[in-house]
Amino acid sequence: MSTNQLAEHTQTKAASVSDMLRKLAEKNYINYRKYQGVTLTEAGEQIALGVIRKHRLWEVFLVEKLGFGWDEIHDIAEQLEHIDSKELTKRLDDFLGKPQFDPHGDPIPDAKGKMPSVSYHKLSEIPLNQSVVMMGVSVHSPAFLQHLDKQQITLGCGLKVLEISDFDKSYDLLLNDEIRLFVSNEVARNLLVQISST
Amino acid sequence: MSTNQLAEHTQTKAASVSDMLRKLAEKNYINYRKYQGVTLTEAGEQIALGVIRKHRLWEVFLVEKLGFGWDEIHDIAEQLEHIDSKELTKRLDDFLGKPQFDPHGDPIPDAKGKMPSVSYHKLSEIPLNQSVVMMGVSVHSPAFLQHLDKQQITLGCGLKVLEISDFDKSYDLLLNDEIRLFVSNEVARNLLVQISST
DNA sequence: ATATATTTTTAGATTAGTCTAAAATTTTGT
DNA sequence: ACAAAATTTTAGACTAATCTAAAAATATAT
Repeated sequence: MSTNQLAEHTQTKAASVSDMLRKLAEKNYINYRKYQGVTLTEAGEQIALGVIRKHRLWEVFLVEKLGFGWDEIHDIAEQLEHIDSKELTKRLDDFLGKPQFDPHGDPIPDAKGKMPSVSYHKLSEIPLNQSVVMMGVSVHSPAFLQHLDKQQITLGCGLKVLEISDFDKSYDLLLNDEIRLFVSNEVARNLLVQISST
Repeated sequence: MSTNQLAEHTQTKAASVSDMLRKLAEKNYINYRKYQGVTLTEAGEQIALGVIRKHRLWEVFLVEKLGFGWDEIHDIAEQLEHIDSKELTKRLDDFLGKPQFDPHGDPIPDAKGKMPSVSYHKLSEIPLNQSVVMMGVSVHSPAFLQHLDKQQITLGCGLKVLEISDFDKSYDLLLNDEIRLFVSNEVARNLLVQISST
């Protein structure tokens, strides 16, 4: 990820990002050579995975226990992910039944930072008439998630691509073996699915 | 509360507190006249009650849902109280069954900032042989709370003062109408109780 | 291949929160 | 009532995170 992209994501300016990268490199959280980009060190990656773990566990809590929609939880989880207590994270994990995936289908790293392995494919890369199960999304914007809600596309639903329009590359789908559904190419590219046996 | 006391509580120096008081007064959260002490304005009080509400709701969550002991929750709740989401607070309150009191017996303000009314007395001010119910504590240190755990003194238990020692003003108590218990004067002064009908 | 455009970094300024030391004010004790 | 002690505030310095503008480095296009 480039300095400018980092600035965009963190809502700051590139100058601030450069400065922070220098400080993070001093603390050995990143490998950084000026103008040459940046990667996490092992130490930095473990810290990042810890924060991701907390973020995703809290997302599960917000949806499963408090009844939030999957489109409402990101900003709240972004605050909760910074609560600092090993014991809290451990007990929250137990309370939620040690979930492996968050409400968007993203894998939750375990306490050691190990991710459950996943093999997701974009719906747009699945052959016609192949039955698949909806497993996740590659875009998390509320607008996209609400759009899926309206079409009744939820985690775990069954999907099959019946046809791709020559005109606009939109998708003609069969949902749960019953309902015909039309979605844009944009939607199909951001749905993550797994081949199902049936 | 004095400037020095505030400095002690916030782990800063008196100079920093003075400076911050000036800024808070500018924002109309406190009434402040130099050297003359400080009170909350109506606006400041509502903000404070909102934070207290969140702190105490999270304490209920930590004890009732995650199984923490009442001696372990303060520092974690002190972080959670700053999560900023009206909707989260509302849903957490519902999830917990709209509790009126936290695990230490402290009243939880409602969404409008109104406290449930309480009429607690120190155990040290209760006449001999008066049956009372343990309703709260006026000290929240882990050491005190763990001390109560060891003596099996918990919120809601029945207590009766049988005798106060002439020697050291320590208390001879009857717990739940069955168990004889001796506690120091210090403990008796920090136990909050309510007169019970029985 | 080199000039131009883009990206990234550096330099220097700004703000917010903190500190120490000194000054101002209030409280205490005789 | 006044001197001494304690508390509180102010002044000035420091740090960390940010910004804008300029400089340096890299990428792009003819």
